[in-house]
Amino acid sequence: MNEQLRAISELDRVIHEPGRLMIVALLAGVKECDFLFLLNETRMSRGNLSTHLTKLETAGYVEIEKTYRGKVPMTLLRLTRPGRKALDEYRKGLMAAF
Amino acid sequence: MNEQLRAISELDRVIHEPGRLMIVALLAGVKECDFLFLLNETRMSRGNLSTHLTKLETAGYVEIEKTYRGKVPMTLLRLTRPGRKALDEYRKGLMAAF
DNA sequence: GCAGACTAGTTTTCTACACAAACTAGTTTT
DNA sequence: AAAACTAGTTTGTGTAGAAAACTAGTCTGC
Repeated sequence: MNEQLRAISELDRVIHEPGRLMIVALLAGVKECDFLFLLNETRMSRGNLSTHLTKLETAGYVEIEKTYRGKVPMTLLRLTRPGRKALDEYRKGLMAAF
Repeated sequence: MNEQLRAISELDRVIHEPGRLMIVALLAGVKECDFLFLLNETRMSRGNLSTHLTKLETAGYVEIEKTYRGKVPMTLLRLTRPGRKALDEYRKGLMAAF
């Protein structure tokens, strides 16, 4: 079996999902942002964004900090070091495949 | 919203699934092959390979020809022109994103 | 000062799909 | 002629993604 193909079948599914790939790619560029920023950039529904973020958190790829902007709740997101690494690996896998 | 991200959310899900991406990438390189060749190259289960192929056929991306090698059934697979195009578009979308 | 609208998300529900196990139709072997 | 093998397909099931419904709290108009 061909090496390029093996790379495809070994892609990280957590990152591979387009919704989450968008999130992770965005976070990789900004080092921190809030929920509403992601909501606006990705055009996902709130529920969707929330569950994808929870999944990324569970995977250890994203840190979720709940805080306030004045009296209004605000959720801050950051890519963790493992998250960064997972994205890099994913990129490498893709590039190897194509 | 950022253009690169839009490209990610618009990736063709039929192609995006790793199992099918492997199949399509392989078919793009050989122009015709049989079921067993794909089975061997991808290391998928037979059932899995079969359903992915049916899905690709339904999408119009792959042609399935059922024939015989002597008395033994043989299934030939080919990427269709739309299939080729879909793969190219998919590649473009990915490259735009990274 | 409280009723209703709004904000910022979370939880629940529903649908679809990937995967594997079981099955089928026919062939070869012993 | 039974058993084992080939080349797949169909069926069943658990998981996951998307949408809808819900929650907790804040702001605004009357």
